[in-house]
Amino acid sequence: MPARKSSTKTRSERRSPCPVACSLDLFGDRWTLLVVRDLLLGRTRYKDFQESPEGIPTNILAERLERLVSGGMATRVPVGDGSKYLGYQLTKKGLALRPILKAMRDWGLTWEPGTRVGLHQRD
Amino acid sequence: MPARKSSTKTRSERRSPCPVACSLDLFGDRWTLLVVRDLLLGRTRYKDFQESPEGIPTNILAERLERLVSGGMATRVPVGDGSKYLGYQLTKKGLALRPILKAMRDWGLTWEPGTRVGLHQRD
DNA sequence: GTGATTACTTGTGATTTGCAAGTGTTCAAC
DNA sequence: GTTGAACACTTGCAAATCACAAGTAATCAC
Repeated sequence: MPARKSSTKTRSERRSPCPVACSLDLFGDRWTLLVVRDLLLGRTRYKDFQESPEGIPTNILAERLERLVSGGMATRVPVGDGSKYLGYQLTKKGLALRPILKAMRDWGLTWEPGTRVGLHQRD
Repeated sequence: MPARKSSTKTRSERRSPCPVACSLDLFGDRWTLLVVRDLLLGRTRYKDFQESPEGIPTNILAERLERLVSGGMATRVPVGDGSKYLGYQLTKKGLALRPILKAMRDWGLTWEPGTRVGLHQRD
């Protein structure tokens, strides 16, 4: 067994300069890209994300939204209708995730039988 | 607090018919797509994956390879040079993940400063 | 045949997840 | 302007998963 270099990984340190590895450090889990999917569909509010069919746990949702914000992919914005509540919106960096989501959607539709796009989705 | 429908999710049940959610159920974690990246780069053997700069733990690697195989994205194949050892190779379904990896690479290169492609990668 | 390499498995503590429940603020109706 | 519902979270905890180290059996190079 080869000796491993004395583990000094201090959380949020990059695993490698690889752009794929770096991307996965930001959104490599089972939930983050589902929130991004909802954001791309124009959903903005906490309850909207909760209502998605996958049923994301509320603590996970709160943490993922915070990570999207601190990662520069989303921002908190007024919801528009005179409410005091805030919603979330993708930044340019977040909107640039669209090709990834698109590729995943296409792959799923092609290779995983039984998958289908939602009724109100066109692109 | 609204009552949740009596949780009967029996592991490996699909969260929703959404192709994105389904994809994330298969490879939504921090390691699986890095193994796919290596496979796309032509690496086939266990030790090759271990030697990648991210330093995947061996138990994780073994489990992810098994998941790729059981998910139909990879197969075990003879390594070619008269050895008895077996390696791994992407199937058509696995090769079809290339656009996802490409999109993630492009996104990382554009939005995460400091990322760069490996020396021997061209595409 | 002997020692190194390969491809794993096992054990363990730490971290993360999923679920339920609770909290404080905002809104809508009267 | 009070009251009850809705909203956006936070907290607590058990279970699952992860990271790391170490071990093992088969294979290979000499």
